[in-house]
Amino acid sequence: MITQAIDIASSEDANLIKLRHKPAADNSTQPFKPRLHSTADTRARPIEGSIGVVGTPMKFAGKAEIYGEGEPAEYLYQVITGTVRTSKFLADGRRQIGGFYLPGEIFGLEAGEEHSYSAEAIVESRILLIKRSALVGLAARDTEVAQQLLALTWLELARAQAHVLLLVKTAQERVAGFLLEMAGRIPEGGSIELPMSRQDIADYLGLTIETVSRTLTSLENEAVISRPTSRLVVLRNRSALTRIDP
Amino acid sequence: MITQAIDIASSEDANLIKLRHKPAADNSTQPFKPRLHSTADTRARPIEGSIGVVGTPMKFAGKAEIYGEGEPAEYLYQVITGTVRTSKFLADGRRQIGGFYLPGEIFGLEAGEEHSYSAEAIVESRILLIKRSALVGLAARDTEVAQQLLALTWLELARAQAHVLLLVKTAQERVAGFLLEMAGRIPEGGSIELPMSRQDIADYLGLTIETVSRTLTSLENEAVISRPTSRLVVLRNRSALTRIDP
DNA sequence: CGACCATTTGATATGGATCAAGCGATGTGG
DNA sequence: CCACATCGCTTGATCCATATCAAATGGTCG
Repeated sequence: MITQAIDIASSEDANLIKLRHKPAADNSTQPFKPRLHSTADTRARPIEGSIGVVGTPMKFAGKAEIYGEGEPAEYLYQVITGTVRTSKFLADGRRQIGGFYLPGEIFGLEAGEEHSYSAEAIVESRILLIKRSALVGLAARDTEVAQQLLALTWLELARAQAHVLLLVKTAQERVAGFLLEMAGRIPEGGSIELPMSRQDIADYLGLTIETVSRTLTSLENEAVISRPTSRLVVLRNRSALTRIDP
Repeated sequence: MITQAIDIASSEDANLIKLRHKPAADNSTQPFKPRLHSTADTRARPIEGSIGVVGTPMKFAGKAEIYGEGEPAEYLYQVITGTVRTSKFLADGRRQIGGFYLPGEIFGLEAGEEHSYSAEAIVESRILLIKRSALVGLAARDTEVAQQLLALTWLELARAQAHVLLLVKTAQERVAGFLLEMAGRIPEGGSIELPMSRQDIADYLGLTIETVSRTLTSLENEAVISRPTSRLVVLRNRSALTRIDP
């Protein structure tokens, strides 16, 4: 595990990150509010809000494995910079992407004692590691930690359920849903810089790269989006997207 | 909410049920072990293991709604007898089944303060209700309750992730996976009494009833299963099924 | 018995997969 | 600095798994 870390960064800004996780259907009632990325306020809190669990920041190269399927789940991870994908291979080689994790978001939560997905950095990423045992140990005594662990698991559950809903839709709807999902997590105006490849998107949506590509092209032709470059998507007509998504 | 309850049963055997939830990939390490149904030991514990939270047993007719999408999530539910499905309608009328819950299993766990799926009894069912507020209140003080709430949420997460994996497979694989999933939860030898309709199965698997039916027929032709009646499936060759599933 | 509903079976249509080729962008070696 | 291999993405042509439309069968209940 964690064999491909490039170097253990100095901990200068380990805590200078705020917690940001995918907003659930209704996050106004969560015990803590994910603060969305904004230009001001780069100061931020370590994982788990204000709990005094400090992690180790590590740097991973793009394509570097953070942990593998089947490995013991010893840590919880928070993306500081970069992007991470979790993935799983079926017996016949097909790959399923479980999710993408952007700066501020937390991954590595697992039901059991071992990871059922692997995690890889998509681009060079700085990741904060928190020992899981430290956390669950703490949770056994500190109910506030326990609450936050529960809240994180709920977010992950909401994410998985939303993923299920995506996968029963048509190709157009999946792609539109994906774009909206990403747009909601990168609240930079209407443009989305996609750090992942078409193959990653395809494996997340249960489609082929060709279908993803064609669908983006057709959305572009319908003036719903535009693509200055293949990795940069500009939302030209968000309501059309939500209309496609249902 | 709960407008269609037929009657509030007397609580004779409210506690005579053991906790049984879908085993996750590795449940041997869970804080508590779901005990599988066996002929002996019909005595059992109320929801949440041995925690002193007692619920109210209610009876629901088949097709009765237990709670609706968007309603406040005030309760947690444990199936005593019968079967429950959770479902959600997309804007255009398509229905997605979130999951099926068999005797002993718990549903109604939600990330937010309101249900994102509705729940209906598939057949006449007895359901144990536990006030959620009582539980989370308890969890704030009792770390053991908190642990078990967390464990339940993990199970639900594992369930949703398994569902995602099902949905990216072929029709044959989905149906095979569904049969294996049900077989693993009804440990009665090799035969599965399906309480749900083909439409329910189709909406769970993201297929049409015709495809489900045809797939079952072809499995029968290949001598992998047999169907004494349309709702009763006998597994004739489980390893062939696991080979299909990958 | 007849109406109704769930399921199966049949015929046809189609969305997305597959196979194949083209097209930049980026990098490499001569 | 250019020729050219490589890689990620797009576009085109064809195929196939599953959806759709339609009808037959079978079980259940009044």
